[in-house]
Amino acid sequence: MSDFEKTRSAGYLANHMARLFAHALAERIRPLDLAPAQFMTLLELWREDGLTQRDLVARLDVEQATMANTLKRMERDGLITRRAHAEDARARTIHLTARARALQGPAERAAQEVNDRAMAAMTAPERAAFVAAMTRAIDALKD
Amino acid sequence: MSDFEKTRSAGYLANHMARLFAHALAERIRPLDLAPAQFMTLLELWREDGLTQRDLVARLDVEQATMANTLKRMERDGLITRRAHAEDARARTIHLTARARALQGPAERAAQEVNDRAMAAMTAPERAAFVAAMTRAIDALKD
DNA sequence: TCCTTTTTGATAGCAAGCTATGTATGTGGC
DNA sequence: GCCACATACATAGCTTGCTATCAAAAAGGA
Repeated sequence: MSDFEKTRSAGYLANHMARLFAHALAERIRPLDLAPAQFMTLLELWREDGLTQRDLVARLDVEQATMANTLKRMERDGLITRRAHAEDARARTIHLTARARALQGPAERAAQEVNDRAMAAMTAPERAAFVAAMTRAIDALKD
Repeated sequence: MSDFEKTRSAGYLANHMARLFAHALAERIRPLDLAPAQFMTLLELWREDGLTQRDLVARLDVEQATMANTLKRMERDGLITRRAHAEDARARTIHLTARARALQGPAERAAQEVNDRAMAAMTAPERAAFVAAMTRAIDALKD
């Protein structure tokens, strides 16, 4: 009938690839008692501590409700604490615990391993083109 | 500290891109009362009706439990019916309803639109390279 | 034949994404 | 100053992914 072929559909491949990336990362950071979305959030907080939920939503491009739930789990797991915001009573600033700070090295190494493995068969220019293409697709799909 | 930069991390970009693809597709197929994982499953059943859950798990590379839940929702939504397997009493064959068959055209067009939009700024060779790179990453990450 | 192992599927429980909605606080116009 | 609107966050409920575990049936070996 139709010639829609999933193995040639960018969207299908993106979904499959993302699941494999997430699985590979999850496997490697599980010993650190870390989950992928928590790692993604930590990436921002390692860069700058004391952000608000709103800041994280903007930087990671997830919905506010998604971030609220991720932060709740991170607080439960002793990765972050929250303090009243100095100027805005609605907001709370988010701060890393010592445990979360200690995870930066091992977690970033794990992520780098996964990236390297995924692109092991590519040359440096191919890797650059791959990353550039994903960035362009992201821009094109972002409303 | 570290120079791990999310906008240059293949894994981070893959996750972000897949979320945008899924969101764009979900938006377009929502009028059809279809969700992305259901569409993915229908792609296989449009190609060949009467598959078992096991077949779908192999072809779509998701966990058996994930497929079991997706099929349960599809049955609930009137997209599939299940019949006793002729030779294996453990298995059931999965069959499309008339409604599911009628959705093939519009759903595949919606997916094609999303793919085209994502790659609108790419030349044909760039698109081919992008798809090839994702395929290679998938192969490299698949155990 | 019988017993062990493999296979097929269901279910429980969790993470992480989403939409929709509610609550409380901040802000700006009048 | 007040009221309407905007903003920050929480919560409910859904889909889709996962692991772990269980039951039932099939397959195969002794």
